[in-house]
Amino acid sequence: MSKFYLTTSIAYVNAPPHVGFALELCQGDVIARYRKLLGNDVYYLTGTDEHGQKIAKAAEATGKDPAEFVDHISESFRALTSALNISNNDFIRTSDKNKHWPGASEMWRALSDSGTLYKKDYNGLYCEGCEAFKALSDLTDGMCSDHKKKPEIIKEENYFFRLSDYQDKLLRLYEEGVIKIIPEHRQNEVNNFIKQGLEDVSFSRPRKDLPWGIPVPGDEDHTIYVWADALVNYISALGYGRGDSELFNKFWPADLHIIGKDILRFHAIIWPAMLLAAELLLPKSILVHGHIQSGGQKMSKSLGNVIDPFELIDKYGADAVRYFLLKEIPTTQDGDMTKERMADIYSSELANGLGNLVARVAAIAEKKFDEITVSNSIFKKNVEAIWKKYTENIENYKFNDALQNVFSLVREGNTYIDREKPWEGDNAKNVIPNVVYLIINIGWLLMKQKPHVVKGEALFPRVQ
RNA sequence: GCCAGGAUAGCUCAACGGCAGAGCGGGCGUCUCAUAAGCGCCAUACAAGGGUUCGACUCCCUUUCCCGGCACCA
Repeated sequence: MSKFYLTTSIAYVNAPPHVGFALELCQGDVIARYRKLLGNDVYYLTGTDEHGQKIAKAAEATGKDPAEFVDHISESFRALTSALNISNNDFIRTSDKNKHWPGASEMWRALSDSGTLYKKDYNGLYCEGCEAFKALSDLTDGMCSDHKKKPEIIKEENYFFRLSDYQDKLLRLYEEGVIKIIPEHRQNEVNNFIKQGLEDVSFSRPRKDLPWGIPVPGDEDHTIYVWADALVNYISALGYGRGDSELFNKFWPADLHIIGKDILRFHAIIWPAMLLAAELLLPKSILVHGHIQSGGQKMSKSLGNVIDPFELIDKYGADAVRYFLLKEIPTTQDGDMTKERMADIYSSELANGLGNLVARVAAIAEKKFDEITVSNSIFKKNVEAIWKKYTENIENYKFNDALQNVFSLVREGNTYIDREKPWEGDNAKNVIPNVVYLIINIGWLLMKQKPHVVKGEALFPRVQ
């Protein structure tokens, strides 16, 4: 049995879950369930990224200490995975000293042993107003754009990673297709970025500036910066650095990392370079999704267009929310989600379409049958054709098209019933088993492990 | 500015060098098993200009507009 290891990115816990992360979880879940259907031994990982100055500050703002703060928020992400019925095997937290820290430390040692880390003075532009270092690109006319002040130059000692050494290796690796980036235009972005030349990146921060993080092994005045911390979750979760290599040996390398477009570079450049340096195997592919907007605009509190995934799940149920995200947001493009659109899709496609189909069939079946045997069906050929298209679409990560395939069967079922009028005479005898066959297949296509309808409970009841 | 992608029906998206498709929404009609659901029919679209071609929405050029990338914010 072949294995399949897939991961989402780990969510940064400076704020409660966003629908964007719900999207990523759902995309991963489709792939995980599909792979299981194929008989693969699947391991699906998600989790939370919990270190960094931003979180330390966010914690301070709420008067909590960082550990307490991240526990709270991380829990809401874990709750989201349950609420959405995500089939993840594990949930890794970077603040987990037992599970994650040994892996990050081990990675650091491996990098250090390979000679790819070195200490260097770093001249940072520090804005007192922001209490943070600024990149040149953050400045307007040499001033901090938020505080209209000139940042001061602060010299600090950092460890640097020799990313520049990996420029040619990475380029070759992508040319040879060792790691595949989906969609293709993201691959082009990465290639172009590498061709522009890679500079070494800073891999640590002084402990005094960043106490909320993992200490550099053997040099406790420094904290491991995000790269060698967060990215390592993909292997620390499997036991890397913990002396427990069973999962790691079995599942690494990752078959698929699912990420948002905002963190592509880290996954396509820094992470593979780290793995090369540490002499570990490289992930096989990276699927890059877009961002969800609401009403054509970025979601923001001030616009009042923020969508809370929990609110939608409460109202419509996990299946409906999953359906929306996968069907309405093209997998690798930006999408749009509004509460109105959610309501429309729910009522027209799920309640009126599938829910009602099941209800009308169940009502007739109950009246006219003691039991139903489904052997052959006039829908067999159609269903097989749909399975074929659907499989192709899932393999190509076109979840929206795959769902469209499934719903063409719903329409077909409804049309057939109208034509055959199973409520008249004894037409039901042949008609109902045919439609039941259809519905069973729709259930499988929607990857419901146990498709069933509970008597007296409507599937996708109408929601006001 | 540089690099890349896009502009197709009210909305979200397809397709194709030779009569432009789907879903949702809208209009009209209709069945009554069903969740005031279903089914049928209809309407509306190739950003603008030029070129290549027997023929272009599809290929090329120009213009306009939109979006993404151009490193330490995760």
